[in-house]
Amino acid sequence: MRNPEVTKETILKESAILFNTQGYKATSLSNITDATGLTKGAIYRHFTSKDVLEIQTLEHLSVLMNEQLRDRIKKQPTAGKKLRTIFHFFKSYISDPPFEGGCPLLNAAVEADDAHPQLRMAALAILNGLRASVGSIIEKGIYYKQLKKGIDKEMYITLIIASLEGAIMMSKLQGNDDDLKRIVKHLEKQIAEIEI
Amino acid sequence: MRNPEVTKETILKESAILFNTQGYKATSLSNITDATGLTKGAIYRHFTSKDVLEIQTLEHLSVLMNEQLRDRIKKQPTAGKKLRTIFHFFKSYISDPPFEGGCPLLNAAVEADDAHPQLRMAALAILNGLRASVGSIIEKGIYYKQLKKGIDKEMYITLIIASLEGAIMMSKLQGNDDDLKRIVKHLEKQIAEIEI
DNA sequence: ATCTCTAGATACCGATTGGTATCTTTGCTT
DNA sequence: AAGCAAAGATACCAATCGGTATCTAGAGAT
Repeated sequence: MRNPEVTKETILKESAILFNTQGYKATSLSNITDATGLTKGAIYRHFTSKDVLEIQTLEHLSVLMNEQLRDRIKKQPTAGKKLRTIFHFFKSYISDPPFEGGCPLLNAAVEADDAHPQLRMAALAILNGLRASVGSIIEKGIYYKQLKKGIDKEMYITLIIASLEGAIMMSKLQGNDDDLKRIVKHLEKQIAEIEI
Repeated sequence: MRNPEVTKETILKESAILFNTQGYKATSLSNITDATGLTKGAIYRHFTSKDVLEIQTLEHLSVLMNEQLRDRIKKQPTAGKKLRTIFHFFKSYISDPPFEGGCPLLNAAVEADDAHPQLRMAALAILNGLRASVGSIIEKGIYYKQLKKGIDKEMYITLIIASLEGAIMMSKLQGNDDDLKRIVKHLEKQIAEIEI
């Protein structure tokens, strides 16, 4: 019954749900003890402070996000299809959420200001990872002559991430995925224009 | 010296800064008493609860945002220029912030989930107001033959708001306005394509 | 000048916060 | 089967939370 690895995983999993839905600072340790059925003593054995738990939870969410995204992208043969897969992954945040509370990057980025520099750094790492993923797809797409060369790579990276994240915010607020659908449509049109 | 209206305005002004930078739930009443130099008794004379203060502060931010945006838009003669003014207003959130803490809509929308329904409704009202402003500019642009007719109005509304809000998130996290500049460039290109 | 009303200060409340010291129990090793 | 190290529970801590009852002082009306 007693398995420290399983316990730690349970804490991370439940904390991820709570932090991502309620916010990091707004979630108390008693929220986490309630959700896990554990006591504070158990949590503080695995994490030295709540701040550390917050950061490690965000990193845990980051790993999950990257795994899911990578798995789906790998299956697609061309740059265009890989990018479209990313669009629909973000659309699923509303229609069929991969984890509760919406996009961990957006949530952490907005909450983590200068007062929480470590959380902010963890969020920045997610953004840079996502940036690298999209950038790599575009580069390879150009190399394999699936995308036109000479395009503004950085611009497409920014456009894709910004519009999808913004649309998640709007769609969550509205309670439907109309805005996300429109953004995906626009992005697909943009990709179609640079596909060979 | 004693002026209840000025006091209330002071509370709203300081709360706006704190809520918009630190977050609503993460800001305590003692943060507000420290910032205003007032006591809790004074605050509770003007606002019945912290929740009410949060909502009224967001509405206060909404009014400020709308005023500033409206003033700038009014000065512009054509739909295209009005839209470009909106783009640069959002860009100023990073380069020359109209108020501390970034976009109140983005901040409130991300923090306000189902646990804070009233704050969420206030955020939704801001989004709908912004939507209406952009929509109105596009409609009038079509009417006065500054924009092509038959364009997908809702799509442009969504694209403009989503990509700007997403870019604010990215730029704040990165600590520069590179992403915002790219988005503004993309949006200006999109507008140029539908201008007559 | 004085009275009155209310803005705002003071002092308190119970509940909850993150955190820790200590104790008990469990699983592993031999 | 016994012993041990570590996992997790229990019980506590001071500080702070949102909120309130009461008191004081200042501004406007007469």
